[in-house]
Amino acid sequence: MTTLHERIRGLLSRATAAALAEGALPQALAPRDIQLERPRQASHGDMATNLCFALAKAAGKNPRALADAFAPIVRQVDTDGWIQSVAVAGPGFLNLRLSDAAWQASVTDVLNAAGDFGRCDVGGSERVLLEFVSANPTGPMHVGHGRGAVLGDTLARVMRHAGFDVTTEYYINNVGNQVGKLGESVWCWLREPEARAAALGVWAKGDPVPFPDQFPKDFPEDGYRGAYIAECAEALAEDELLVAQARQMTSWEDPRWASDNPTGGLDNRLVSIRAWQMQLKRIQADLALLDIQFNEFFSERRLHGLDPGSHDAVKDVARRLVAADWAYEDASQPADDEDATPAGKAIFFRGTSELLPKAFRDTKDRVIIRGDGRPTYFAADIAYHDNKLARGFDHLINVLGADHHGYVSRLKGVIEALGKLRGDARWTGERLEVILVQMVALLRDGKPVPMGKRSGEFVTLRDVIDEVTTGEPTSGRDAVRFLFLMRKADAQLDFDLEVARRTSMDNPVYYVQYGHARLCSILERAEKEGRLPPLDAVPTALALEDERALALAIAELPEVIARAARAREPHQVAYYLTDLCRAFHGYYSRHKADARVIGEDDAETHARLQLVRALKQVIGNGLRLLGVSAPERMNALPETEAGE
RNA sequence: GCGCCCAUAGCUCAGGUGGAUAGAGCACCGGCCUUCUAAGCCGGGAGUCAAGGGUUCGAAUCCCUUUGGGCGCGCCA
Repeated sequence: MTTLHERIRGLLSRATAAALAEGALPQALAPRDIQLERPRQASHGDMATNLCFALAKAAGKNPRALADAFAPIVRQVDTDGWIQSVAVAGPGFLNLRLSDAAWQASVTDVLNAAGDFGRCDVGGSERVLLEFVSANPTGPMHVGHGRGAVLGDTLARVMRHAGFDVTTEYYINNVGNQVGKLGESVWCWLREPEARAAALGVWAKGDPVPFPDQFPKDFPEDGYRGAYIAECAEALAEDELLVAQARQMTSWEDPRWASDNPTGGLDNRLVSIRAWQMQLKRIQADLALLDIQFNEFFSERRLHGLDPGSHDAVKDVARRLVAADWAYEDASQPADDEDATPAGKAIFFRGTSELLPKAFRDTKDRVIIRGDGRPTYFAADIAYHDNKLARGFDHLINVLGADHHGYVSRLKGVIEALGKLRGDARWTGERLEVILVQMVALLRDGKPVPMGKRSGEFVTLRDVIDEVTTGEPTSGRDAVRFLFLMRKADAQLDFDLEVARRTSMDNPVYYVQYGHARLCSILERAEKEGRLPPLDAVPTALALEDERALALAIAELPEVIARAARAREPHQVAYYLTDLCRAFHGYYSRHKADARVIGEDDAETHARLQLVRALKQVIGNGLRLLGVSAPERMNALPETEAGE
């Protein structure tokens, strides 16, 4: 697949080689090093390059003089006639005006490549492990998880299009205090069927269940209080063995069911395991609503040797760190934790070591193995990242909530340490890239939606998707995905449920989808009237300035994808599509009277239909990349929707 | 106290790794449907790019300081 930009870059690259021979430029440039931009002003031409600026320093000349000497060489090298004119402008820009053949060829490029148009190879098949969501399987996903999920999934799609070899992975936190607490909460409901039935009845009416009055006795103060916990118990109640066991346990710490496992056992009770498995299933169902699939679900239990066939990698890596003096034992208790069990010595990772580059150095050494021998979350994460790199990935990307930012340099330090320990210089902190996703503030009509943290009375991701679904079944997913992608990751996002339901430009997803539907309906009509040209027709009759602009705009999709992938910014694709549709809607409306797509003249009609086909292809490809549906038609919604 | 992120039109936000006269949407005002979707288009006003300094041919963009907002600094995950 050759694209317009590749042709022009190739041309300019040849020109730099020729100019080098003539002594007009200090060096030649490879195509990939040549920047092409679209000038803001149409009068500046179709494309502009700043390569003379780039070379001016090396030449010790001023950019303008270089450009003056270089421009004629560009004309000379252009044997295919892609360029209509070259102008030197401003302090040293080269402004290119393309020939009709050149910009018209972009329509043909799109139709030839079809579904593959937009692919490019800036990734060079680099093997990337992209970890995202990794929400604890202790409850339903909320909106913040949803944002990370959409960002990660779209980034994976974009990077794959740009030639990266991406594996997506969800890390299941199915070990530790939280899972133990989940099990305990479910266990309480499980052994009290009467209380459970009563509470479920109240919840079903949409009322809150007061804590602790109508909760089971001994329900933990810091337990999970949401209705979904009782529902989970209700579902598990079908397992008679489990219920029998639950009833025999007089307390959650009852040692009779504590299995011998390195994490203390509370998270290894059958109830805990069944509970997180159920929550994970639900999370997977929520992800499916957003059309998100993972290549891998990586179980933390595996790192602790709890899954069949696995070994205790956490203890292993801790031992290796101690042996290499990257970790040490220390008996001191945390000052602020007086009733800590005065057990043995804890093991600390030397995150503050001066062997680590400053950027990856921690402010204090962190505990990896607690005094009682149980590993911390951090220890598991060390083993996890050791495992990731050992699997042979070139690059790791973690999408995390912004509240984890304090964790980032620590983790990079770990990779540095593991690299030194293994004597592998390629394991550096640079190989881990963390994308922090800022918070989502959920609003309804401009007012914050109250979220009870403790009570579990919060709006779930699924609630949001449901509420935002208006017409088509996928419309909730489409709106949520697109709106999440309209912000870059490091900006906080206000998500207004009312706005998300609207079908105006408040909600650009419908603007873009409408563009696609409109293009489809033009083609449908043309087909009915037998006016469709053959697919390989060359649109030489395109002549309007608006048509030139559209042809140039569609040629940019591969550039946008390359940029979005490199910068890890999928939102650029969303903005590109919005801009492209704006151009199309404008073209369509402006020429309603004087130059309709399907007109008298066959040559013009055919050329315009080719452009319409290409536009539909580009918008369709772009929407697919964002995981948003591209409808063939959209029927007007009833008026009543808007009024209330 | 230390660290990270953010600050651009009345509001919500873009701004292609330092480039030409800083752009959209919403809101407000005025126009456009017997035709291939008005979920659309055309026109109008609106800015000390938070403030100050620095780097250079050139800064919304890079560096420092200040102010204002968000978040983090556990033997939690």
